Amino acid sequence: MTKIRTRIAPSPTGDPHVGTAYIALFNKVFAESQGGEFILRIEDTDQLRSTAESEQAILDSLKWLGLNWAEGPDIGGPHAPYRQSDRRDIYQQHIQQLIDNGHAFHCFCGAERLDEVREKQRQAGEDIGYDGHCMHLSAEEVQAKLAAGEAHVVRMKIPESGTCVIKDVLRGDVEIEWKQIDMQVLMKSDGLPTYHLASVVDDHLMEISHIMRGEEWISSTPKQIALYQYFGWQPPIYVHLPLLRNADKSKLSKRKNPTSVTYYRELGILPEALLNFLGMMGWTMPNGEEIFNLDNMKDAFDVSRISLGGPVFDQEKLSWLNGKYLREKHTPEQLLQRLLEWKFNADFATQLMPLAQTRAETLGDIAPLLAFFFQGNLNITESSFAGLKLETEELKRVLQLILWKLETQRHWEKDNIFADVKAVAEHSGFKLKDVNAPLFIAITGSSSSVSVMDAMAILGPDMTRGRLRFALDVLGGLGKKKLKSLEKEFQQIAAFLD
RNA sequence: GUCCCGUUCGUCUAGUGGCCUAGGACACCGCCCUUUCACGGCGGUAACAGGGGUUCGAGUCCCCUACGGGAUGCCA
Repeated sequence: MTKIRTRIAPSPTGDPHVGTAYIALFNKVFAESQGGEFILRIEDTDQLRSTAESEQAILDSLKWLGLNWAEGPDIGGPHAPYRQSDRRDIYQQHIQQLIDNGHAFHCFCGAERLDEVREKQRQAGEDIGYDGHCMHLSAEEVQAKLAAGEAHVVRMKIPESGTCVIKDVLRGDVEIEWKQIDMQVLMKSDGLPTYHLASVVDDHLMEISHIMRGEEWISSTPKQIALYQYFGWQPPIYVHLPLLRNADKSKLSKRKNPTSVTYYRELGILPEALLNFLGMMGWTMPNGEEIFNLDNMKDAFDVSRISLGGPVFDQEKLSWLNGKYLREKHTPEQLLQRLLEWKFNADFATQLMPLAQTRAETLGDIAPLLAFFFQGNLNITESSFAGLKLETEELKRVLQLILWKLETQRHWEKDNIFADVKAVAEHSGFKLKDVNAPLFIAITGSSSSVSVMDAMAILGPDMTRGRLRFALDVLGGLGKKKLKSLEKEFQQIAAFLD
């Protein structure tokens, strides 16, 4: 039985990332086309990145796309089980086993010493990694330090010579010399396992046979292979997929592209179109058909048809594809149904009524006033921002700072959004009023509209950020250099903005 | 810096040594349809990163170079 499992790395703000959906799609299709199961786990041993809500948002977005998963056999679903105390014991036991067998060791080195070592290695042009300092401590020394309660981690040992061969289904044998591999920390000083240890243990217990993940993992695969060897377990078969890219070919990032599945939903992209589009990234149907669904893909799936060049996520083609679904896969009645399910419903409109009520003289005024809630990208140009108090450069600066600030906002409520905007205005030395004006245009498309704070709260984080990003683009964007210096500034003032 | 992965139209890709004068799709341009705009139909511009091999024959196999990406954490 083929059991394929995908691992999801939640982003700090909990965005359900399209890259995650992409990997999940291929895992599901690959596994189920062979009669196996697609198992989903969120690995977040760091515990800082995700919250229960952000994990749920990821699961919801995958469900929305129709990427349902099978429940894991004995580990209890996709939610990070390392938070359960009984799971922690399992990792502890495995770590202890490695220590007893001489495959891992206690390390008492502090951050300062490690930084120093790395800096020296960098300057000498050597391979960068842990120098094995604590590996040579005697058993007595280790016991003494442990008894004294010294802070410590557990690191894995790495073979001293030779080559690790990763058998990748798509790339053949990838050879990496062991001396390139660092002595990975397996247990942090807080007693929690790191991803590498936790995932290997979990995968083994869940009888995972294949791991299909992004190619950014290739270079750390030897660590995992070594762990499988140390435990005497059969390593899984690896499939490393290409990474989705921005237009400039860098790894798809929200700084350069809307990356959240939720954003595309808000935009009015149909789940089946988004799924179809993701399926076109690095893969084609053998008959060349571009319109296909999950079942078509499963029936025709052949893993070797995956192409390795990192595909650029092209929103234009996604829009075209979505239009094709709208036109060709729906009767007018069905289209109406989709619209009703999307935003043309009382639930959504109820939130809008208080905003429009004071500003409308006829019922006919209301729809135009609220149209921007239903729009994707606004019809704005650089001239839309003309006549404001702030000059273009200041405008861009302020909008960018607001965008960054809002990217860190985890509790998307009107009051918090207002506080963020106000904080940025104060630290930029502008009046709130002058900052508000361009915000109006960026979010609502007009200089006179309903309350922009309410609008942002209702539009939600993804659409709000998307519009701010779009406004920045419209204004010509910030240059690379300016962006960098502004980012520095943002980091410096970030603490004061709270 | 070091290691790893990759490279066919601007973008997504077909191509697994002869069927390639390199095919399709998006975008773009033109024409047709049409009271407008779209949709649709027809057509057009546009690519094998460069250099060496191997072979009767290379987009396809090998090597080098270039470029792009990724990794180099007590993140995942």
